[in-house]
Amino acid sequence: MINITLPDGSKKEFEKGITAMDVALSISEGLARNVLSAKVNGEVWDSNRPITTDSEVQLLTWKDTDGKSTFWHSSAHLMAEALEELYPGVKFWVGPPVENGFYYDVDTGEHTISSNDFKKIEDKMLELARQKNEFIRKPMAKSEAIEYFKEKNDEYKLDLLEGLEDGSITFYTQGNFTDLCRGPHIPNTGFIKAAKITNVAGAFFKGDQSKKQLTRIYGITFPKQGELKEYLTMVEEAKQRDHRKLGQELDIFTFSDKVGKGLPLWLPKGAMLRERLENFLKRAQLKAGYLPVVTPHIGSKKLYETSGHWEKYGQDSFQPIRTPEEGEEFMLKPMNCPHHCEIFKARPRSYKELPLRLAEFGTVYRYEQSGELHGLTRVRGFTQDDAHIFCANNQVEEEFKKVIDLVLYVFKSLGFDDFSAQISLRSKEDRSKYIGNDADWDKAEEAIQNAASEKNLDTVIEYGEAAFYGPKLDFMVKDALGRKWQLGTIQVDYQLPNRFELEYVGADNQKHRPVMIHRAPFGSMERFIAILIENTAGNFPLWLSPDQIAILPISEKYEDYANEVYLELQDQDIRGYVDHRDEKIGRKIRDAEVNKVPLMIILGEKEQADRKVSVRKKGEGDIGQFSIEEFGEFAHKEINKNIPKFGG
RNA sequence: GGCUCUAUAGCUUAGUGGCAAAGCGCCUGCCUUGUAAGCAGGAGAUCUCGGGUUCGAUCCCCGAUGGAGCCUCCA
Repeated sequence: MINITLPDGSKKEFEKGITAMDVALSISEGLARNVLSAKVNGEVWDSNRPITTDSEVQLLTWKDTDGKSTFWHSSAHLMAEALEELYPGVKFWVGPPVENGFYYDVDTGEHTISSNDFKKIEDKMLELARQKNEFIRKPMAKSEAIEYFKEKNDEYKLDLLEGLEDGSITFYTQGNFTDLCRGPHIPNTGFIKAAKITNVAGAFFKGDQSKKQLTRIYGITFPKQGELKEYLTMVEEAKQRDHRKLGQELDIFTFSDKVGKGLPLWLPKGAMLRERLENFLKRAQLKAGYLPVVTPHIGSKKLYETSGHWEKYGQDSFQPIRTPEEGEEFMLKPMNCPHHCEIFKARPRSYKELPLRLAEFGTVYRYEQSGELHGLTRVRGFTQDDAHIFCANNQVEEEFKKVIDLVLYVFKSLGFDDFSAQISLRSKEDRSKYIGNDADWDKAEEAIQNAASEKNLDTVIEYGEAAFYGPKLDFMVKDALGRKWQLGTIQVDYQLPNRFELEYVGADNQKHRPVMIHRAPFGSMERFIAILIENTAGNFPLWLSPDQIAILPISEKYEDYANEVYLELQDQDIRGYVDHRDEKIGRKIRDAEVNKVPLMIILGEKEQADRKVSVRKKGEGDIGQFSIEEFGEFAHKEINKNIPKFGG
């Protein structure tokens, strides 16, 4: 007999060799019907795998992330089976579960899979699912496994086998499909009741651009039909928040083929929104001791040879601009830091000036690959809310923490509660893409981790994500479709001070080298505003809203009064417009609602007579009559509601 | 940059191997208005561009360009 401990702490005795499914059955049949897999001593297992020792067992269902993963991984196998039946000869690489569903990388040979094939694949999957084929696990000797795939002429699985140890290899079979797989899987294909192929994409074998491109087929499946419908509705709603759609509808930005791809044009409403955000940050930065600087959009190629940018990125960036004189070359600036280094160098610096914090909303240009451009989140010309802090070695951590405070202040003010902090370090394997010596890197990586932990940030560490000159602390936020984007970033840098030979005179009258901290709380205005649009679905907080009020006269008889109210409120720095159109009030309200104007003022006979305004809140409706003064106070209270003060 | 998909009026979309449609928006007129769409009329498109097939191409084929998704990349 063995002891099984359940998550609630209860213990039960079972016969040796029982399965998680048996455990489930001992609790209730209903539960057993929903068990997808089980966590046995921390490892996810098939629910029908025999348990032979005392174990902790957690039954996993659709509600558990690991249960979902099992479900989707099995669905990938089901899709593979369908593909093999429909397109004999296809070869498979890997088919993991992902956040929303699963994919399988396949080599389809001559046949190309397109969206026209989706229906066929889905139908075949469901047909196979209805057969309720069990997933059968079979341990396999490596030599045997190699033999099997040699026979199938499957170079991908053979490649995969190379990295696996003999003794740890298992095969899974369901119906007529057998795959090399470590599992686990759901009991049988019958659990899968709804299937949707979502898209196809090219994916390089092993992510290597020089290798063959496979077809990555994405899909999602559910244990109930209804859940698929719900999921599709959710995706549709997310699309409504897409900043590319809302940006156009709300007149925030546009693109033009003639101007060039990845080069956004900011429309008046968007430009004013940007300005407000800039002013908001400028105010906080002034308090935090930043000094503004301004530098040009281009810089001599020599500047970037010194900084290392030319060597690292020159080939892939916008090519140098040539002057009429021979031999003069300038680059569109890809970063502001080299310019700021030269400002530091403009005269001898004393330790008394440190930390020197130079800030600039600097527009930079980077030649991003065309396939990578995406609305405002990935563009070729963008403005960073950049600053560089030049400080002494012993000031790094303190300064770093102050920057974390500033970033958190910005995020909080704008309602970005759902972010993750990512520490980006060097790749462990490939160090060729970084400049500088190991000792400095270690120091910088340590400083970041210390600062982050002291600020109690919940961080994840990503190797290989560092900038070429130093490690970073990135603040990541998801867009409407669940994609992660880096917004705020803080980077410690020992390299550029070396390259630019930056120096300051210390208290000891000796020369010392400063350390640089690069930082941008927004990241870039473009990306930040894109995410802001998606987070708020275009319903900006009142202080940012392009139009705060819409003044809607009932008829043209009240035009004069409307204009009077408008001017009065404009005097009080409340922005908006009067809807002068010859339309019914219902229409004017509807248009203001659609344009997401937060406050509406309705003026007619009664209001004019009493010198009052009727106020309506977007999405809420009529909130009553105010005098003009009362409304001004009310509006200002609403405006200031969401902006906390920085630094107390 | 690669793979797959895609391109019709300012916007959203319909459509056909033989005069190109609708809704919204815009303009004009009528109506004179009370908390989410008043009525009528009108202007607006070499159907993204360049080739090819065809008697004839917006439609079929090839290429370019823009857009979408993903992969790679990302200072």
